[in-house]
Amino acid sequence: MKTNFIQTYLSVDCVIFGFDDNQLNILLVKRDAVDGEKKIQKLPGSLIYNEEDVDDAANRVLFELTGIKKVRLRQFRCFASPDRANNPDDIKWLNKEYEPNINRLVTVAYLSLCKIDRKLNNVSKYRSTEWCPLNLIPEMPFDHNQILNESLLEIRRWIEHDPAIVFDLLPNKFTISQLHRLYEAIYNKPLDIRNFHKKVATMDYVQPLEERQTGVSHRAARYYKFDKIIYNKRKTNI
Amino acid sequence: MKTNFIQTYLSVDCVIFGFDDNQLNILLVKRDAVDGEKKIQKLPGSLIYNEEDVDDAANRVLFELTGIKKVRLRQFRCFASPDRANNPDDIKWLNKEYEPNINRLVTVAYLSLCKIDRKLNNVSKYRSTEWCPLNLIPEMPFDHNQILNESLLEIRRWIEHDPAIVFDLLPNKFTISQLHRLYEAIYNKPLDIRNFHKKVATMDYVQPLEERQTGVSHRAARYYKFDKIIYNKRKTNI
DNA sequence: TCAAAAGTGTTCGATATACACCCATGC
DNA sequence: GCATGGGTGTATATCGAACACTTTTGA
Repeated sequence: MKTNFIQTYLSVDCVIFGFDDNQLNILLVKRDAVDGEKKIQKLPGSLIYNEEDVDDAANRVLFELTGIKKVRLRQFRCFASPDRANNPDDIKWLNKEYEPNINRLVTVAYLSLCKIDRKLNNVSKYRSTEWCPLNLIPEMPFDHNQILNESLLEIRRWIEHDPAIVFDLLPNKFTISQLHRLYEAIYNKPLDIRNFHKKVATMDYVQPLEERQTGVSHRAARYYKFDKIIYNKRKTNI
Repeated sequence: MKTNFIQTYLSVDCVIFGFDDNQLNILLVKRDAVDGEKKIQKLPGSLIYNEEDVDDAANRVLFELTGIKKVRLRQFRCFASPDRANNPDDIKWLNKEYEPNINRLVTVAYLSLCKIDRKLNNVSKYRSTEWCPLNLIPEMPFDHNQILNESLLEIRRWIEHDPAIVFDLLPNKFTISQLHRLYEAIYNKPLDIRNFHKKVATMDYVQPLEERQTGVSHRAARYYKFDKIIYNKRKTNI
């Protein structure tokens, strides 16, 4: 039964969200130029190693970029179209970056969240890593634009199952207003601020602090923090 | 940058649900015995071909089993642990069924639904295909038991996004009672029958027929049908 | 007439939505 | 004192949960 079953290279690609107090951003890397090709931004990712699970590979990519060992991430889809790596520029880049004659490349897409003010590692293999606002996402190689679009749907599903993840996008101390803008950005629609306050009040794991904003030219907002312990107690009760 | 990136074989494995009016069943196939090994049941699946997307491979497996060309299916996770195919029996089987020296096998798991009274194709490569009730699932090779467990969580998520899928598990004409038992099986808990009638009444795409059961030794139940057109109109309104 | 399943309404609590004004602060 | 964003309450509609009896049919 020798048939044309195929061995493929397998990669992970990570859609890493950040929030800059106004909008969602995605962490993009520049891939090296090949020949006359322009440098181009793409999702960070990597081929998987010999003895590596895909989850581990995604963690490795995240660690290289952020220095965080145990980051929250979520696999959301495998992209395996035979012609997803058919663009000549993409083939050239694959040959240079990895090995020649990669005939096929299947990728497993991951979603992750990161505080945007976190200092990023400068990973030598990339020319630059930078946050790109969602509305300014460029054309990207392979099917990275499609991967990104699917990740936007996935992040909402993820929140429903684990509301705590949004706090990965905020500083440790945050105002209700920041949380409000974050929800509006994720759901891409305005949310009534009074109802939002009520909603937060029902989240006993969002705890008010005594501390308030300083130096703002308006009434100072109270800071809140996410209380992991209370949250985990709740979760086991569900 | 020649490193130990790996080429792997890639397979799809399908968790196909059926409903026998009392409980959920899974379609399992027997894989051929190798040497002294006993015949063993597993999820149907296949390696992917050279120019084949994973979705197409899953569709192919489904088509081979059921003869249905366009079946509803949902990718739900990629399983890629380096030691998922480390069991000696599994290695022997892989060598015989496919090619020798498959060093690594990554699988993409799919969920699908099928009317249980559908006549199944007898696919030559399997000794038998049969429905197995959920509570009688045997030990399966690879990580198929884990894949099955995750599919049970996934089917509920799927329903929330697309309530129509449950009708793939029922005959074209069905009673509220059948639908009720199906929901109870999927959520694995009793659902109040009066509330359930109300719930169904709000689904305008579940249409009552004039026809009723015959030959039953109790009050005959009305038949209902799923109206795809009405359902699709609703969906675009969301 | 009995057994077995079909079918039917009301109440209550929780949750989501809509909506407008005063407060604190820096300039 | 004014511009800016922070913070608050009420009324209504909707949804889910609890709960028991009558109807129809074949045996």
